[in-house]
Amino acid sequence: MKLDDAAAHLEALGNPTRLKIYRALIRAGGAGLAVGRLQEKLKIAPSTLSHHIKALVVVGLVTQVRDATTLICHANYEVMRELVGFLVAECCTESAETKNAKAAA
Amino acid sequence: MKLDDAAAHLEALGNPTRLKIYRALIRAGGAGLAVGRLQEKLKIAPSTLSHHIKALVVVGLVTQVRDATTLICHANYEVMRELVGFLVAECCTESAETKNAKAAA
DNA sequence: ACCATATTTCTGGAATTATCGAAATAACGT
DNA sequence: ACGTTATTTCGATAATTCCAGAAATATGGT
Repeated sequence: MKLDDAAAHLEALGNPTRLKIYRALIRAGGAGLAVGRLQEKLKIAPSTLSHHIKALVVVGLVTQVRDATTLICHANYEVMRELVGFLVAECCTESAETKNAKAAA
Repeated sequence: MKLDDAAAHLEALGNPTRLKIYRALIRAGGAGLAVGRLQEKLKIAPSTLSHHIKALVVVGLVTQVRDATTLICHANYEVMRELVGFLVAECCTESAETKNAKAAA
């Protein structure tokens, strides 16, 4: 994953409302959760919710499948795993530091 | 880590410039990197850089230590580890899903 | 075709963020 | 105290984000 993509994903998750949406979808598991269920659960205006969901869909963290009149949202585990992978590899553990120190030595 | 804190951390990292700053500090390792070195490396106006660094410091992702006239910035590994821990536990692996399913059963 | 439900798009305003140059501050050496 | 280097704060502007009400669209049932 490239840095700019990682930043886009982090920005999408970097809003309490969107992070709650995403967490709710994770907790919903494979069955996903309809937009309407999310709306009941999180108590935010439908238009606002729609915008936030869209922001998550655009970066690929969430996917949607239509079931008749309702849209089921699913968390995309793979994208999140890639993001965490980026953070761990480039921005988290001291392995980056160690590697750098070794390269300098 | 609470959700709002996690969101604040994610937002801080969710900007390409700030993510580059943070990554540079990780790569610098334990020695850290002076603000001036970051400025040379990233080629952004000192005032802009100062603002971005401050955003990272406020959420605890970066710490600063003064060395005479220069300020050395350090990445705070522990905070990043907490953030990744939150993501993995609550927002990443399907363990959250499984746990939820078990609780519901 | 019409109605009902679910969701999105449009619109607009308030608040926040990004950016930079210029001036101010901090800390040191002399 | 003065000058130098390093960094931040101030001030201003452009761009973006957040929020929600109203209208529009999508889908299915009758």
